[in-house]
Amino acid sequence: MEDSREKQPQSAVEANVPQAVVSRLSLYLRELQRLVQDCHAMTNSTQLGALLGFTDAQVRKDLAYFGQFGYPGIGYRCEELIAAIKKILGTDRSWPVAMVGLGNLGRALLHYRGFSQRGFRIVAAFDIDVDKIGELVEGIEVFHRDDLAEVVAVKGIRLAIVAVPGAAAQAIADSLVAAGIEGVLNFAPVTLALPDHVSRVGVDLAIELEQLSFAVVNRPENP
Amino acid sequence: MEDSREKQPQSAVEANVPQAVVSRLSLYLRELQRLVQDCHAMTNSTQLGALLGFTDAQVRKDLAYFGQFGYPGIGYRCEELIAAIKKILGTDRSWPVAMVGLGNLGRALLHYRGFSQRGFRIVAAFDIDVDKIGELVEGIEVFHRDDLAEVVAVKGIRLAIVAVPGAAAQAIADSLVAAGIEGVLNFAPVTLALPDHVSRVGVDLAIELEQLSFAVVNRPENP
DNA sequence: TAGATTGTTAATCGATTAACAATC
DNA sequence: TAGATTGTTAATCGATTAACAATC
Repeated sequence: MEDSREKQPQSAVEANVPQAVVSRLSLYLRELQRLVQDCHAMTNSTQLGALLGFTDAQVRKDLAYFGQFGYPGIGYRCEELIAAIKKILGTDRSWPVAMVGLGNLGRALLHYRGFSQRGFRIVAAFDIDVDKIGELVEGIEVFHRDDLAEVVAVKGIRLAIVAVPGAAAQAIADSLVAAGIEGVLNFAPVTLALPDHVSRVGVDLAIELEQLSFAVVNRPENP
Repeated sequence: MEDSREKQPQSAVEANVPQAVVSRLSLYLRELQRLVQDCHAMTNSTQLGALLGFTDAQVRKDLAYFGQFGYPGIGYRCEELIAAIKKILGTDRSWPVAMVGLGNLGRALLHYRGFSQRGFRIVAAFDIDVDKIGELVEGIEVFHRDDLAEVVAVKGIRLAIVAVPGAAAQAIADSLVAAGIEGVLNFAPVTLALPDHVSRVGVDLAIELEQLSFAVVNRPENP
């Protein structure tokens, strides 16, 4: 499609896009990549929705926030839609990412293959344990937290993952903001205060389990 | 409060509670525990909301799904509200949990202190690597995946964490369902097909970073 | 052409916010 | 009592679904 109509300056968002739409976009991308792996060249809103438990209308409406990507009567070319969604999400490039905190979780995430496969590469790790400084983990150099601003600047890092204990998280976040970081993925079980110009995503692993126990305890017909 | 009116059979949910409400409940709980740590005995909907960026009305409405927990003119007793929310979420008890997959992520989660602090203890780990079987990690015994059903039954496990590669996840999920598991927290980057009577929560770490890159790329006044 | 599926508008549904009587 | 804050209803807002003309 890639129409050249008066719509909007590509990849800037015209209206305010609901957060839920962006989450689903990531899910569409994941399923599309799966479809391609399974040698599907085409798909359509009904199929894509069914894979994720959404209606066809929802799929089309979500995509309509960003432009026209399909072919009436035909559906969507998987590769084309993948490219379009990657562009929307900003993962048509590779993002250098900082990892802060090298406890169990931080180290595990450093090894996580799923990041590089989807456009993120961790290019520097930070800790306060002097024993770890200078070390190479998975080929990634470990710096002292005091060198955060410098390394962030030199390596052009814009996103950071926070995997430090809750008590240390806000102080780290402040340092990251001071270093010019633009987005923080926070695994510490606290609500980080960040200025408006810094984006924030929080993942609290215990909360995810709580959602599960709630669902199990309060399952319909299961008091 | 603990009123004894005709409302509902405690801890079963009267109406359908939106998923978003349950997520916020977990956030309220986290902030309340923080408040108690900071020696606050009381709070109110305005304060609790402000800590998380919600309106006071939202806090009160969310709680109203489950009963009456506050004191008009006064606010909420932190400890009392904590107990009430724990009961709603089902974390007023301790849940034995199974960990499936002992790659980097699985091992890291095994060590994660945040789980036990919030009512979940991992009591068994499963892998297919025979080298790991019988091993004790953090005092947790490692079993072969073939023994899943038996161990789940013996230990009364109802929740499982899936931390295996995407390609193996659905097969594991099927085994878990067959073993009688009631809820699955899935870290594999795939959409698991589960029967309706099994609850599912998915965390895709790469997707969380995608949400962040979207926010950074499409930030208002930042094309 | 007939059949299929998109993009989009209108209708529906659900969730958030505002307002306020009841309560302490 | 006056002031504060709840629980709850009504009003608003936003998101999802249905429907259909346009398109291939």
